[in-house]
Amino acid sequence: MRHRLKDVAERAGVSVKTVSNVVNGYAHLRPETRARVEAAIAELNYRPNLSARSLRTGRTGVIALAVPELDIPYFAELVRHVVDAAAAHDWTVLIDQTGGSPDRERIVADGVRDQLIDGLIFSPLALTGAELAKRADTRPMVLLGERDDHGPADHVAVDNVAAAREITTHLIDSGRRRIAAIGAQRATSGASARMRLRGYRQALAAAKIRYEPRRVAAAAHWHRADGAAAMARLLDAGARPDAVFCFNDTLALGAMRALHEHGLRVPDDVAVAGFDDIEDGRFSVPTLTTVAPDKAEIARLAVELLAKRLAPGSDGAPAELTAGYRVELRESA
Amino acid sequence: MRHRLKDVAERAGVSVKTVSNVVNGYAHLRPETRARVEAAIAELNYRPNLSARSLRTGRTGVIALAVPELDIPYFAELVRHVVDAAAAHDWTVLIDQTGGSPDRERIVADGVRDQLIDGLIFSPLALTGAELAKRADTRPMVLLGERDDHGPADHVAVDNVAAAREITTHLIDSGRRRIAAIGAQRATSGASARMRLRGYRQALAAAKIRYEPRRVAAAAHWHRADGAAAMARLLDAGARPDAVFCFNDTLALGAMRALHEHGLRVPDDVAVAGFDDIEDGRFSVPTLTTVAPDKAEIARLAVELLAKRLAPGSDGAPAELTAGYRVELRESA
DNA sequence: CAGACTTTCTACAACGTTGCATTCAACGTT
DNA sequence: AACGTTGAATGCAACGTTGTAGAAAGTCTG
Repeated sequence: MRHRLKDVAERAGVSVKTVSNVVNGYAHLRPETRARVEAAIAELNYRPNLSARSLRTGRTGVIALAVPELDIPYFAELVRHVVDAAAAHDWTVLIDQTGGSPDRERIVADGVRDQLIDGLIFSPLALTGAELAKRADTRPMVLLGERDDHGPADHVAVDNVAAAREITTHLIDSGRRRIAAIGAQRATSGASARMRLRGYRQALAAAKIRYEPRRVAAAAHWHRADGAAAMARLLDAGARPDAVFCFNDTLALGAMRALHEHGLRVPDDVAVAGFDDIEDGRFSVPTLTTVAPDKAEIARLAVELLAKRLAPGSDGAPAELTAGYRVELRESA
Repeated sequence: MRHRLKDVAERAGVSVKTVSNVVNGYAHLRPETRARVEAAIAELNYRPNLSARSLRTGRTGVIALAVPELDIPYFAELVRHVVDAAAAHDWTVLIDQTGGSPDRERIVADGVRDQLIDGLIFSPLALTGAELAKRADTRPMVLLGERDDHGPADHVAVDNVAAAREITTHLIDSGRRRIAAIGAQRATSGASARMRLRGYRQALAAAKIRYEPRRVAAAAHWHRADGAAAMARLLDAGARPDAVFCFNDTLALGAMRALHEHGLRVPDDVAVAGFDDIEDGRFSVPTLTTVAPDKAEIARLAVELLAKRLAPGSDGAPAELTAGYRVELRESA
């Protein structure tokens, strides 16, 4: 049995509006009235009808988070942090998976659920800034992840070039010279790949090591299987690397698997470094040296940007915020 | 600029209700009227206000899925399948993380969001059937995962006892005799742990191998770290196992890590088997032998049960459905 | 050709909530 | 004593949708 404001009002002997005021924490209420209403609410186990409230206020209390895939550990971990950060604003998070497909991403940006959500946190893979700019939805959007174009919306990222440079430099400092890279992408959409590749090249250049394109392997997706396949290709092509920087951790785990199958030891024969600091890398054999983006900070910043846009009288240019990272040295490099 | 039925109606020169009828696919409409309305809808890019619709109909088109943790790969993969299965019913999925804590689980069962969702798919860790029975929410609920009590709600699970027995038997058949188990739980809530332990003991009994409690290690949580710690305890206590059945894959990955640190080879010195068939296990070194529950089937059955409950005139006793599984033999055992 | 039925469309009320305007009483100021 | 201010509570309308009832026009039945 579901109760309404009216039922509570009758039980407490006050008007409907007074109950509403109690529920919403209105200031000017006699303590005694408030107590009586609260008692009635408790007795009836009253809970506001969120549909009616949204209809009236235009707010739903729900934000959407759209990521490529939930079973990519990095995104699963990110989701967790966003849910936690949103809870601080009393928001519920609705999760969308785009699979990284342009069609699904366009649908998300155009707001399939624009009537259901107050705002969107979006980690696009395929869509470019230009496409995102002409989206039909009017709700605020915060973008996550690397973009080389300064987009039309608020944006949170880590400094990928610096992070990639730093971890590649670590490989160089530990004596490696034939350093491969796995995860390059040609698509216009592969901003993360481009920035991490740039950092890798900067590190090589700084150490006066010649950049060799044949040591760079592409990976259309960044799953374990792609990492394993790319590593196998590098080895079979005779690239003979003594280290490999993988553009994310799942690629790195796949690469380590392929190295193992080729009878090579990590890190003795080939050092391996990743990016993302997913949980798996802390327990793999060997444990994985990686860049650890501050996922909690990314989530917090994104949610706060959204809150700012939703606050009355918000406007101004899109914000570009940078979250921190650490290089985690473990066994693999 | 957001448009309403009224705007479309004015543009098409019909009543508001006629537009509503077009949107909802009402049968008795002149094709020409329908076309005119559809044109107006397209021109204005009209989209129904879901809050108003829910207020009117009592349905939101959103179902909730509550799992312990998203960054446990098994649940991340399950979420993906549930989202896919729900899409077939035009449902949006809202995801809740309980962390396995009784308080959070009670809140979920009692329906924090009961006004926002049509139904709930719930994978509880802590709550017992009795507690779930007296929940305050009135929306239909489908339970996932193992329970030894036949609960108060529809329920989907795989036959854990049989699966555990089968994979343990595989360890025995490959010549192992000192078979340890990792993941036991004393809490009344640990139904999965109890059923997997039962299957393990049945397999030992069938092979006339004595059950040795000192070869069974508890794990409060089923993370990699717990698996590593439990394995280390077994080894340090001199249990000298030649195989270990871990009650899930993350425990197994942690256990393999600990074996590695103790200088033991998998599977040569110790065979390792897991449960869940998470992606990581297909690329670990060595790859992980495991029980692969049919996650897609679990998700599909759960969503269909919910659909059945939401259909008009549904009633009857809770359903108990069983999803299939396979034993995946890989390198670790 | 009267009556019943069907097709197509419409008017109205309601779903439960909150913003706004208002009332009434108590209090403080001149 | 008259006036303005503040506190506490209320009444009404509106948010955008759909179910119900029904009107108007056309079609079928005997």
